[in-house]
Amino acid sequence: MALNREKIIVAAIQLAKKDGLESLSMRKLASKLKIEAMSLYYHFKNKDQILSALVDHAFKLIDWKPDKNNWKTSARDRCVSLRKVLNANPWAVSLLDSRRNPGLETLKHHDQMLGLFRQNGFSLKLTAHAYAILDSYVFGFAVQENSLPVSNSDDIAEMSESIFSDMPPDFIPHMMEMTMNYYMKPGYSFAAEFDFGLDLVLDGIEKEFNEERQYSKELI
Amino acid sequence: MALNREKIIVAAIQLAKKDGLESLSMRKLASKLKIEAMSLYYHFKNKDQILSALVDHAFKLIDWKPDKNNWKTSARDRCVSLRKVLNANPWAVSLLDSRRNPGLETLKHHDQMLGLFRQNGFSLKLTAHAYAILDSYVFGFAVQENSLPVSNSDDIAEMSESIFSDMPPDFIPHMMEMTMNYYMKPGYSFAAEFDFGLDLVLDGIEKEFNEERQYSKELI
DNA sequence: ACCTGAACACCGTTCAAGT
DNA sequence: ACCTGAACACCGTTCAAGT
Repeated sequence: MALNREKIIVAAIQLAKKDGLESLSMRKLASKLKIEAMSLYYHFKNKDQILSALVDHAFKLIDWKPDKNNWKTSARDRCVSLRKVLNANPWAVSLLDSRRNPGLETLKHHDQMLGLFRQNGFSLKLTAHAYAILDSYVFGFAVQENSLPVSNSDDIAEMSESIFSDMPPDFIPHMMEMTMNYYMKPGYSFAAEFDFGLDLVLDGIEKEFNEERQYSKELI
Repeated sequence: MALNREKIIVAAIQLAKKDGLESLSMRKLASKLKIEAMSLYYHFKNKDQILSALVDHAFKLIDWKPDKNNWKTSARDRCVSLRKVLNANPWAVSLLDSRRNPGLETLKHHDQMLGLFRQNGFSLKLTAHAYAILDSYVFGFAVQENSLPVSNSDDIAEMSESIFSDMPPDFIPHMMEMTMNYYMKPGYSFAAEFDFGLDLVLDGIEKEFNEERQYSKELI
């Protein structure tokens, strides 16, 4: 029954999920926990520490264990899982670019990802490359998915109507073409773009990896 | 001398650059402009509209004109330029995932990017793919670069010291290895990772493009 | 050890009022 | 048309005080 850090974090996530991160205040959080706002300061130094704990908690939500036997499949699974978490918890995306001190879960997660590459024979250099590009892609995709006003083709029709209506004709011809003849076609979903890009990136990394191995064999 | 939207935006950007987006308030912005906060509401409906205008202004900062004759070089230039802007204006990164209604500059920019691919013979489908993956990569990279506590190898040494010190030994072996033997080596900079990933993505897109062309030739 | 009341210095925003 | 004073409902945070 007693208040503790875990309970505070869980309540904070619920609030962030329901009303968005920007409406998460110490007072509202306290009220949800049926305590006074000042009590939170006994458990956390300040709001920023709560937000950092939230980010670290988000990493716990990633359903993934590295599989040493196939770096490509395993890295792929991890990216799919990460995106799923970022998509279900948009607040995490907004928080990620403001956190400075990674928590234990965050560090552990990154370590496992690095380990996956290293244990499969990636050089330090290529590990850094692979790591940076994969995370850039996944985070960036999540940012874009987040900022999309809408998701299905019906919604796109509705919102493009509102954009195009007060626009000089031919101001954005290619956007109009794409919208009319592609995005608005039934069945289109931006989410599906994710796999295409992910595989493209993974194939690129694999190619680099093979070249690296080839090169080291030639040295023998 | 009179106040107008342009002057407000310029002042807001200066403040955001100096003290960060989170400390940009209507009152501080007004004070910088030597007016009262309430005057801002004559020119903008609310703070959110100012933030949206800021994002649109950021797109104006991108130094790029599409070059129809070489989509790959031109797309590359645009991504480099975009990253440069996002790097010099971290506030823009944080804003991007919260804006719903793109402004005219934003739309124009995206239109030019789409046009670049279309005019070089990309299908609608591949244009959508290329567009999504490139922007995901660039934005994601910017997010990561933003959240990096530090940039050069000296700073990394200092801050990894503080992380590793209160950590169970061997909790993050691969991070330690990467940090000691790679990130901390003199001359390392995360920024340099950008080019590697960008070229990997562009090469992947080129490969898809060539396959698409090959396929359409076979149909003849 | 854990919680709170009162208080401070901030916010964004409305609205009626000034020129 | 353009700006503002006063006011409202919010913030995060401190600190001394309660149990």
